[in-house]
Amino acid sequence: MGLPSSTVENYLKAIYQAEAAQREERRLVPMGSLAGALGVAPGTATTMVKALAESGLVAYEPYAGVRLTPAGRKLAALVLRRHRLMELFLVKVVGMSWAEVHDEAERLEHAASDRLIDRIDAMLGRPSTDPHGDPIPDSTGSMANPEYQTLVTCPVGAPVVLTRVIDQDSAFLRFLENSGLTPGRDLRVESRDTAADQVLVRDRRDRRIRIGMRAAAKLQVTPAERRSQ
Amino acid sequence: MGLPSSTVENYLKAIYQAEAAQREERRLVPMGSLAGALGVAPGTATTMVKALAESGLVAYEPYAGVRLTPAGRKLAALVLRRHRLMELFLVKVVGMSWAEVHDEAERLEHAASDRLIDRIDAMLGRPSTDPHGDPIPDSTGSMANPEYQTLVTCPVGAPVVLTRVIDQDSAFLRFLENSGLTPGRDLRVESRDTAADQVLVRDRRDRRIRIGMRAAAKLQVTPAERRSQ
DNA sequence: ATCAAGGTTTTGATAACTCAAAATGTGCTA
DNA sequence: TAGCACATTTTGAGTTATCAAAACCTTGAT
Repeated sequence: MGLPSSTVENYLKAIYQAEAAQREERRLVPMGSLAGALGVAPGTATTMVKALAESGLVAYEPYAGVRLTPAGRKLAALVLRRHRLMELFLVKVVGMSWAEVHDEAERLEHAASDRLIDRIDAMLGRPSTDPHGDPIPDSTGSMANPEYQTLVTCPVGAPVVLTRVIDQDSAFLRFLENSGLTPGRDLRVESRDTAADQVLVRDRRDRRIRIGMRAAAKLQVTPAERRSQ
Repeated sequence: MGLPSSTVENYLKAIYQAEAAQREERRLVPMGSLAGALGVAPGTATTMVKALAESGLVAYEPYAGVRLTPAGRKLAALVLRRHRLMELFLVKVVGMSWAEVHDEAERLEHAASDRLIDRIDAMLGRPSTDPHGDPIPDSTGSMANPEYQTLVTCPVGAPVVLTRVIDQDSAFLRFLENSGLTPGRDLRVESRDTAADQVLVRDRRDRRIRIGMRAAAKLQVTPAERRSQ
């Protein structure tokens, strides 16, 4: 078995991210959601996953779903590493905007050599997170996965730092940028109203920012005193 | 017909370069040399070229060879543009060496968006040549193709500037780098000896550099007084 | 003009990836 | 526990790109 094709890399990455998304450990990723994430027909995902299982990259249980093996998880983490370093590079060095780098990195991650990626890593000072606050795995494929809170779960009134944005949709990212909700910002939740589906946030200069619960849940924060990283 | 696949891009690029290599105009590129350049079996090239002809990108004459149409030539030039800008970017911005960027660019050229390429172009100040001195086509696909001389054809004794290196082999490039034969250098041919297959070159500090005719023919120069660019 | 030696094209297969739609399994509901 | 709704798998087929080897042109030399 030679290098994994970019299709294989994409399947592994999607499974990795689906596993991470469903917070409950040791649950399998159903074929339907995998197919949905990759934009392929369900039968296609089944076929492909059976092939991945042959190569020992995933464990497949018919009618139940799929899970990464350690080998698959490592490969997936290295794809994520390439993706995230590339995104950060495009923002920091090339000057592209936060909102437009995702698709670009999506293609470049399969073409960049380890050598290039390592140089980029060095240029950026071996960063630990990408522009969205997503952690960057190291070159062995291991990644710090910090426990977190979101604008929905953090204590009302407590000063927090926005550390991570869990959504790559570029319209959403543009909205965040315009509202000043980018990683690194100091914030404070003033109030939450479940009925109205509203979270009222104040920024450093006490400006009001209102967002819905759905959006607020995508914004991870850490307490402001001991800032991580 | 959607976007050209990277296979199609590679065929067009190879045909373009084969046409450029055989200095005689209006001659067809034979299938054998195309297949050789691409590292595929002859039959594969035939099949693929027939498909390209269907799409109007090349003119194919059975048993004679293939030639780019204007549409194919434009596409090929845009691939070359992506390749050359990417190489220059990797050298100038990422700090990779002259000798190692070719393969990297070979893969990245198919993954980079027009948007990224244009940003790189702007960052680099809309350069006219890449690190090897190869001219960079503009975004419409047109390229200045200056007449040239080489270390084999230029007048003996006349001061010249090395402007272009017609070979991407990384061992050769490393040799040139070690000998100080990189684009931009001021040189002078002291003597040529066809029998001995030797060209004796002096650099600015009058150091002797000896190379074979074959290698000398790959080094293009312009007269030193009115330096192009 | 003929033939041999080339290169070129055809043929038949294969691999990777995909889809639509039919067949099948699973689990919830009544 | 029977059956239905839904997800999953299977089937049959298509696309793109490739190879090895057989069949085929073209051409230059006799």
